[in-house]
Amino acid sequence: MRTDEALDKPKQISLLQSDSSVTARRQDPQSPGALLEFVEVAVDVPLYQTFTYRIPEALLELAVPGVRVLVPFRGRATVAVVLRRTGPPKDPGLLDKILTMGDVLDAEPILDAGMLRMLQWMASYYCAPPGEVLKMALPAALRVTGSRQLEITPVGRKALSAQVVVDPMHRALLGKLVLAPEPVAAQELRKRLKKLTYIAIAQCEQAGWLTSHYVAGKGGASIKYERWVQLRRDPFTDERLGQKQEDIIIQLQELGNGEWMREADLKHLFGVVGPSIKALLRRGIVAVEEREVYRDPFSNAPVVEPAKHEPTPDQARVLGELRAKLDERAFQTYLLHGVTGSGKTEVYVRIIKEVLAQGMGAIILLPEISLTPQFVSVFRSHFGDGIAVLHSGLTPGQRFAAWRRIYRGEVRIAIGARSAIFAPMPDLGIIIVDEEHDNSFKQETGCRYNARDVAQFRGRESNGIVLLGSATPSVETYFNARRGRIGYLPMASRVGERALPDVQIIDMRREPGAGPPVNVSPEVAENLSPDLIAAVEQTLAAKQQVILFLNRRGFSPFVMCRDCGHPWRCPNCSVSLTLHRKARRLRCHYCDYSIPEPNKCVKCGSDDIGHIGTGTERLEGILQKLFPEARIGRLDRDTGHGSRLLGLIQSFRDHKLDILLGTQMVTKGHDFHNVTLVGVIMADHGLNFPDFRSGERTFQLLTQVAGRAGRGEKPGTVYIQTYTPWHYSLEAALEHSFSEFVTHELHARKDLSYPPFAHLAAVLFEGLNERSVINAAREYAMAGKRLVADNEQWRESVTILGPAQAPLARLRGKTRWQMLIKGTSRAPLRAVLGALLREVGFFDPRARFGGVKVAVDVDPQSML
DNA sequence: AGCACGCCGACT
DNA sequence: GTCGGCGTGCTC
Repeated sequence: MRTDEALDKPKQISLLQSDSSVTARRQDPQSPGALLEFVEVAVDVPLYQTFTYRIPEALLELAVPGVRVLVPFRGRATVAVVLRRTGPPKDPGLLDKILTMGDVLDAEPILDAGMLRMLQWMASYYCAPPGEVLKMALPAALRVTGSRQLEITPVGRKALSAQVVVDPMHRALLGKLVLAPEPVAAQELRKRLKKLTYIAIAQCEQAGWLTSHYVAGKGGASIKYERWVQLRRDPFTDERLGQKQEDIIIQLQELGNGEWMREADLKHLFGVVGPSIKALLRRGIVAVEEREVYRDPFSNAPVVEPAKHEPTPDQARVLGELRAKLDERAFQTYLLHGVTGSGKTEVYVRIIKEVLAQGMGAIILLPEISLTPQFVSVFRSHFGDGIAVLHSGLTPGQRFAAWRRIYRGEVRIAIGARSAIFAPMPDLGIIIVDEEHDNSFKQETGCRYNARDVAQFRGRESNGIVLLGSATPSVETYFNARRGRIGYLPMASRVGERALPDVQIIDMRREPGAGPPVNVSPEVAENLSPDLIAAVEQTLAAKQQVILFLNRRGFSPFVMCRDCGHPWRCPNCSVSLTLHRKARRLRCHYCDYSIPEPNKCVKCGSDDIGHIGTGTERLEGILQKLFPEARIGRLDRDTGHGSRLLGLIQSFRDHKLDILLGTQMVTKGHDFHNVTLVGVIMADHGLNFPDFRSGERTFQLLTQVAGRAGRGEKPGTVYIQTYTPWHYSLEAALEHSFSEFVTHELHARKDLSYPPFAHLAAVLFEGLNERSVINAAREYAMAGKRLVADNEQWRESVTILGPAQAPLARLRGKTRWQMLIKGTSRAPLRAVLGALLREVGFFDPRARFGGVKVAVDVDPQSML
């Protein structure tokens, strides 16, 4: 277990004098005896390079890989992370430029060797600046800033009064310093002396008129403590105690022997308790402890009893294999391919118990919206408070507190969305990626990493198991399993041998010659088939519950004038505006643009405005009219998140709602036992996306949502409404046949040379000026094509596609173009990408193309 | 990202 | 004549 000292707030350490209170705990693993008196560091600037500094002699033992150090950078002070120790650089020109680093901020590495290797691999693989990757992996609290403190010297004072200083800027600078009783930060002075440059400061320092030293600023988040109280002994019968002291003792006795209680909770019961507790402490009746405040948004999530049943034969077989591998302490990735309801979570729980028993830790990655309280509750029921939930709702302070608890080994389980892959867990035994196919593991800005893939690197570094779980594995992962590159652990039957739901496909195309249905309104007929309506009626009559899935929020996705055809579109993005009826506004779902709902056409003045298409808000109204008795809940981004979301889910679970309708949010992970009917309103929605993964995504979505049906005693039914009933994704979902789907999909991918038969990198161009964007895209593509054509090896293995407008050609007012690099294997693809970026000058796209942002997306998930 | 330098238009 | 706009180059 690591000590706390490394993480104490950075001390204010001068550049020249080292602080001897900091002692090295670890020898530099790279230098067994050898003198490596330089460090290579990652600086937090968007540059694709590292920097080298000389280590002052006093810090030779402390400047080890993984610690933060203060470095002078362009006349300022910056915090950097040591990547490695090196000898003097070969290039004599570089040696001249090298400066001496400042102080070491951590007594021991905050990133271990494996993490450092992983982060550097990420920087290189995803074409991201090392500093940016480092920043991503650390809590904001550790991202301290530095400042440079200036102080006038006696020589400077004399020079100033003797009129030796001629330069007016130098005079002004020294003049300010003379008046200041204490050293002044350079940045502060620059605010007061508008034209002060770092060069002028350097000149004065050179002349000996001032000295400067570098100081680390405060961390981003402070740590909060709260007092906990424990009963140490029962009071003697003759001891005189106040009423309040007695209350407290009784309360603690009731709590049980040795249990701790928060002082705040006692205060809540008895009012001001501080003085009483102090008195009790003095007499040795209670013990008091200061603990870091660690709050958890899931702490009041519903508590579930740990399941007590024996593992199913599937689970037992899988666990046997995992245990055997765990005992080997060797890296291995597995695909846990279990149908919906096969009990994957149970496998996670049991294998984690094993991991903990062996003194190791676990990281669990979940898709963003599936951080459902339910999943956390299951883990709470088994592991109590030994879990750190890394949720996006944490404040910086809470995040830091959780980080520290993991770093120090106080919690051995970390659960979170993709960024939890950076949890500083020592002795990591297993990484679980639940719903590994989910595309929220892919970061879509900055360093566009895929946490599922990064997990493999981390697993290898820690000799651990990486367990990728899914009912609908991604085509790539499944392909890897089939080729034997990763282990394959199938679980084909549901817990309790429950049947998979019966799936029916409903063809929504109107029969040729058939008129509009007579018994229902056109609005109903357009959205709900008679079969589905009947099924809902029956289910409600049987006092069972219904989930309806429609992947589109709002009232209607398209608004236009029925007289002149004018459509309302977003002025910033190339999409139409969605009507939100209750809010009485038209909204863009990509930027924040919105306008009041129009009652007249802006073009022809007609008041006949058409609302084309159906979103969840409209469907809710339709259903309410159709089933006036039913209690209906809607679950999408508009109906709230946080506690409201939890409340909605809880009401459905408690059967205070009969129908739950919503977007993707209803498809994930929930385990509702009384749901026997699932309806997919419009299965085609995702199929029309211009993306080679649209078929895969549709199959996954349908299978996941279908899996919500029949999880209890009663069997389930699924209705899928569609206009393309022949599509293989639908047919495979109908048969619950992953293999049918994947066979078809792999054939198609092979024919078109798409992953997993090829690897992709997208280069994205984005900017306000359309002309510049197109020019940049063209120049990159031309350079890329030339590079490929000129190299015999690349010619056969790499193709450059584009440039072309991105499918979302405008977004937030910016024009977007893209080009695609496709390689038969990763190595030549990366080689071409690297050569291209070097040649065209990725390192400063500003210079050439005027405000065009160039971003590289390696292994892109979405082509929008 | 910052910051500095350098080269052109509107101002005391 | 100079102030300041942003285009360009550099950071150990």
